[in-house]
Amino acid sequence: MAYSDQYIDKLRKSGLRPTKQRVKICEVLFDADQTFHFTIKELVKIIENQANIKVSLATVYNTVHAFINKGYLKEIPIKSSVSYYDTNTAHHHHFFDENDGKLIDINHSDVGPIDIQTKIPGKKIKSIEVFVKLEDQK
Amino acid sequence: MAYSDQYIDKLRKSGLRPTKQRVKICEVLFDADQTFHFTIKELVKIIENQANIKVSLATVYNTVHAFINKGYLKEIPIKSSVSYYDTNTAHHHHFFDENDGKLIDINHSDVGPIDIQTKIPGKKIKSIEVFVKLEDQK
DNA sequence: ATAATACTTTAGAATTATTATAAACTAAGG
DNA sequence: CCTTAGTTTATAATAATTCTAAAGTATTAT
Repeated sequence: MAYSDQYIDKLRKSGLRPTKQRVKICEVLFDADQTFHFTIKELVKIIENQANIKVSLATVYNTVHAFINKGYLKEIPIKSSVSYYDTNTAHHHHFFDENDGKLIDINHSDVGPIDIQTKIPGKKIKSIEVFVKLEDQK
Repeated sequence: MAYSDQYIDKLRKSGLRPTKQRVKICEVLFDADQTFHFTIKELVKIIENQANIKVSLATVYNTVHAFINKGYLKEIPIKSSVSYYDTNTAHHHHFFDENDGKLIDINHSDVGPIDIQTKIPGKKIKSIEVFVKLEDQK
């Protein structure tokens, strides 16, 4: 059980009470050896399959939002019908395969410097994200 | 009234019957001297304000989808709660001002070449879009 | 420990954007 | 005109997300 202590710490440090639901969701999201993308629906399914506790839909939404606020998750806007979330919060980019609707990370280091030759008065650039749409090679 | 003939042509050429609703929506979308971004809700409001005809919500949705299929509009995925559409169908990029939720076009020519140093086997790049998030300069 | 407090979870209702339905309408072609 | 196929429309249905308020649980002060 001790390995979940890291999540208890993480939660407590960010002012979130380490409830068993939240710790379980942390395990699902952050134990994976790879970062990944998911929808709420998918997350609920994963939790159902590997948890011995029941987590309500509202809690999953609440927790995902809380984690986004704390910077543990990022929302990825690709579709306008469902929200996609990303456990990779590092600055990075995405391939989007329109054929199967799949997202693939592109490391920040795999994209050359981006040169924006326009400015908006009074505003500065906060971040730059690149979306690369893919199609089948024929 | 003759100026709406261009839209009647446009519609007919793409296999869409030039109904008065569609022609009106064309006027709202394509008469503007600047391309612009909108949500369905906003479009409905514009139509209500400047049209002497009534267009049902369902028709607005249908028409916007038809226009997307024909390449007259593009969907811009920024938010996952509402769909944003763009009358600028040219290859271009966007600033997104998170403070006010406003989108601003960046011409394709104002962005230097983008160098993606990763490949996905069997796939080729269809398009590259850059999203630049802005924040207030202090 | 125990009690009081504040934060969480939860089921279900409410909301919102979008899509489906099927009846009434209308443009196009003979 | 008259028929046909495509459209519009009001309304119902769906789906994702948010809200609500009651019950539960972690934390803090006692």
